[in-house]
Amino acid sequence: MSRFGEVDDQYDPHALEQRVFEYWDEVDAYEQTVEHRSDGESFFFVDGPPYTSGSAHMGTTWNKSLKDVYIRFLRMQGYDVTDRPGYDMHGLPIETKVEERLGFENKKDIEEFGEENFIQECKDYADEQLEGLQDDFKSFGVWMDWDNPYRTVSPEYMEAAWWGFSKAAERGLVEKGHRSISQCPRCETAIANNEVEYEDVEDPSIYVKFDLEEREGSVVIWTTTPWTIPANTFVAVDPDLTYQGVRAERDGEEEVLYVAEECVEGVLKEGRYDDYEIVEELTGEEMIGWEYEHPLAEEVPDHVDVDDALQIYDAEYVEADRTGLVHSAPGHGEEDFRRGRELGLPIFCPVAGDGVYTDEAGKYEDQFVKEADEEITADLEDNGAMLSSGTVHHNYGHCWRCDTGIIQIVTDQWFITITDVKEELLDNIEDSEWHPQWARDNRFRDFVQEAPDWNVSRQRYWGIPLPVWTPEDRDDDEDMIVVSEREELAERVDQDIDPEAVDLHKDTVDDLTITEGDTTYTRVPDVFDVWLDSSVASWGTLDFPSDDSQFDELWPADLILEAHDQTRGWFWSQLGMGTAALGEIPYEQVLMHGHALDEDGRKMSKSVGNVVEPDTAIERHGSDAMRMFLLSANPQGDDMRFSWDEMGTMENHLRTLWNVFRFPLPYMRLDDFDPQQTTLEEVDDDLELVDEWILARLQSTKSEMTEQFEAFRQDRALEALVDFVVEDVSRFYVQAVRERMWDEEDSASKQAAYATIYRVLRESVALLAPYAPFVSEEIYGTLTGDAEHDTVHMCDWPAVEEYWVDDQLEDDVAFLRAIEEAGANARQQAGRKLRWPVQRVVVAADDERVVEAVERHTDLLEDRLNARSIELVAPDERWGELEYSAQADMSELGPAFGDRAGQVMNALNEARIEEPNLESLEAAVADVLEDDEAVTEEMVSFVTETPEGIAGTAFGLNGDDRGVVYVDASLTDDIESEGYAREVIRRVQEMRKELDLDVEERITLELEIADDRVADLVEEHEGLIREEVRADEFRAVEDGHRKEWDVEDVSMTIAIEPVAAAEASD
RNA sequence: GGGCCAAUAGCUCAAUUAGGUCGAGCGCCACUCUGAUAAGGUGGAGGCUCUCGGUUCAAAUCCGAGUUGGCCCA
Repeated sequence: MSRFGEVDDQYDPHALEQRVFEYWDEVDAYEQTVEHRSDGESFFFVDGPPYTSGSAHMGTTWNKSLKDVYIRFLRMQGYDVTDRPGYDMHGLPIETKVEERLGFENKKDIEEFGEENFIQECKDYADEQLEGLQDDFKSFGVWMDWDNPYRTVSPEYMEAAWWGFSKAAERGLVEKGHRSISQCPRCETAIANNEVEYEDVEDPSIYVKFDLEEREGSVVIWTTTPWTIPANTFVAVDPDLTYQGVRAERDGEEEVLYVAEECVEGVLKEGRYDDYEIVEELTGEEMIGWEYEHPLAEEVPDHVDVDDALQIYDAEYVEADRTGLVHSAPGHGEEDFRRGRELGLPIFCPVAGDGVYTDEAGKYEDQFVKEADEEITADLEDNGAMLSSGTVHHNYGHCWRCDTGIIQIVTDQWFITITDVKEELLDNIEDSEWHPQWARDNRFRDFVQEAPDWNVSRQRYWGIPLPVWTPEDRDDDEDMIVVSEREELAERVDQDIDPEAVDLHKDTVDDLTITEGDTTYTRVPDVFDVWLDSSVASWGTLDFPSDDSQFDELWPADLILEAHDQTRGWFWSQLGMGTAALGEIPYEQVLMHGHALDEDGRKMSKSVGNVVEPDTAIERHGSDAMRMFLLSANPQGDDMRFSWDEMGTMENHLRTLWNVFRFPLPYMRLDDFDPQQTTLEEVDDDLELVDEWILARLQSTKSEMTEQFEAFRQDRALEALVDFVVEDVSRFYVQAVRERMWDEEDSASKQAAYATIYRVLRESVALLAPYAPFVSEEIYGTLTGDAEHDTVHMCDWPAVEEYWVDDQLEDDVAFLRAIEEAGANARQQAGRKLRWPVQRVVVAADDERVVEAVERHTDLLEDRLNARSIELVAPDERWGELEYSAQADMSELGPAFGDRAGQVMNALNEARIEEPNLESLEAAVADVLEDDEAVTEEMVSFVTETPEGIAGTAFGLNGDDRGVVYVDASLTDDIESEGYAREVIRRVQEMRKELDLDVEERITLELEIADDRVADLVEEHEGLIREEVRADEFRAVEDGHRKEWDVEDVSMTIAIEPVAAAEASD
């Protein structure tokens, strides 16, 4: 980019982004930037790997934008930042997608297709998705190491998981055991609790009577899963609850039923009993040990029938709901399982992994459990055990991927027993700093406290194989071998394999055996839960252990940054794995952001159709504007509501920046301005106040931004920058500096303005670069040419320069701007446009600061307010034409007047007095004061009130009133003369614009004013008009551009003709 | 059903981090200005601060209960 070269008239984000992409390519901008910081202090950022199914949505886009902004910021601060992106590529979601693609129904289809082929398909699918995601992320300018992402399917990464798991095993934290787990019967695998999605479904609702032994009657239980009745082992009660035995009558027959006292009415109504009487009342405690008959004893001959089974026990999970007694099957439910094991009861589960009854289920063998519900219900009916049967709507868990209803069964699974190191986990949390902090101390801590052992095994194909070998004749954890690295694998297995070449997926390791002594070990066929994959990312990112060159220096991560759903996901899995394997938390800082919601605050979801694709946003407003919008949201915990409006506003701000940047270029070019020669330091003596002011504002902006960035509030930093660019640079500085730049003569003042705006723009784009990398790049390139780095992203983060800091000046100008604003307001109240001069403007100052500011800038104020004179009323003086009122201070009134404070406040605010003193005021509010009460100085501040005929507006700073501006808008001939002349000028200018005339183009002007008085007044300013509109002469124009105007009810005819055109036609 | 978070103008958010008259940007409407501007300026409308209780002279703010939304768990 050539320095101060021509740039687009309009900010066109798409063309600009395209140019910048090409430019980055051309100069290897990313590679240079990384290289530039290679000697800097290391900063280890770890990317939470997105899952490779589907494309990037607004949430992922937000997440990556945040990562990008912080990485860029850290780089600018000098850090050598690790920026390796990652992808989570294993797991059931991909398997099910591939199954869908191939039209598979179940595992049998996969086995027939061949494991090896299926794994290849999964790999292809994941690779394909990865490419799509990479393209998405690149498209909005995220700079990470795209050529070298970590992929959880690579042998190096899988080895990292093996290593971590083996470390946990060394610490004795790996265990194989019976557990009740959620099983997807279609996928035929255990799934994690957080992979269970709850949906409202209709299920059976049955009340079953279990006949008591050695006692008349039965206990009643309720369940929605008739298929678990065959595995019933005990019934649970709450020992402290009151139960009743009732003799109930239906159709002339009587029976005794036991249920909780609170449930009696409900149960009898369910069973349509005609009448009942209470025959016994007792606590749950007293019922413990009662024995009952299994209601399907004949149908399921293998049912649990040991001595201690089929009895009533106490359990914590009982509530006085439905019947107050709970059917318990330790072979199914998680709580039942735990209690059953405590009680030493057998764990009976007659259901296989595919949800089909085994031969242990007797009559129901080979039936799918959900389909057996009907037959079981009928059998219970026939056995006289059914009290009532119906259906119920409730939430029931489904497989997150294939939507099949899950079942609870007990199977053999491999666990990392993190409950054994619970204290260590809780301690390790303390070693991490979270933003926001409550996320750690509330949510995360609670979750960790209650986390159960981690079931890491899945009976699937597309995952990291468990590196566990067990003796051929047994498959428990007693004599297991856990392999940790590929080298070790190659050394120990009986087969000949190349550790460099082994892929490590299931098909490549399933057949490997290990022989030690007389024992041959075979591999456990399971693969890891996919959450284990990403849990090792902190060392997987470094390719550790196969590459140990960086681990010692970098680990643990300095920062991770993800959405709040990862509290239960990656934040947790990393803590668990880090602690189990290394005894440490693998990250030091966490920035936890929220989710991207739609414009109504609802979750974006495909089914609702409220999803906004990042592509669409980029198309509408450009990547920079989209990023700025996303980055303007609070990144700490709160969800973000998407807003097209806000994004459009960001584009407008960028347009403003573009215009500010574009404005000085032609002049700088013309004057051969060289920022390397004409530095700020060089022109220091020629700087005007407004230059010093904008430089001072720049310093406070930098200071504020740095502070906010370091506190992980990039949104507030951006707000400060936008405010600076839009309010201070564009709306004030550029306005003030325009005439200096128009000056055709070279002047010290002009050079000073160049140097100032150059510095301001140069630093502003550096500050903007992390947010809007494209537009910043183009502006930077145009400003600096070959004089600096090839890319703005190599710049250092702009530091505050003490020399230019000037808080006092910032305050002064703030006053002036407040006065100007108030003056404009007063003008409008007086009905006098800015085009018409006013006789005088009176500034009544409340303090010396205001006086100083006005005295130093009287000319500026006169000019901005188009006033013939500025009068200043000092703080200790009063302007005779004023009245006063009082403004009450509630913090003083409250304690003094108690509940009457509000009333007193109103009276004070409404009072109008001529002298601003307490006596007058007390007299005015005497009505509401009681005898012994007085108004003190602390309670009120006096406020000036506008007199008739003159418009006044208060001005202030940060909500505090600091004075009043009065505009005297009375007319004189002199003012009218100038006013009308300016009206004419304005209209001629508009007509020039309509003809598209060049600024320098000379014209001939014809002017006809209907009103003689006005015509005379205008004539007085003919010279002014001539000069302003570049008119060579006043005379009749024949072919010119002619228009009728109505000016303040006076009609005028104006015609103009370019002189050149007139000459040509002559 | 439980935990955590949020709720302030049509929208996005502030309100000086242990109460003291609730403000800004965007959008909208009107007026205005225009020789950098798809700009700028001024004004206006728009608020039972989600609801109900409590503490206090005084609550957006503190406490309790609920409602709605989000996340997580069951």
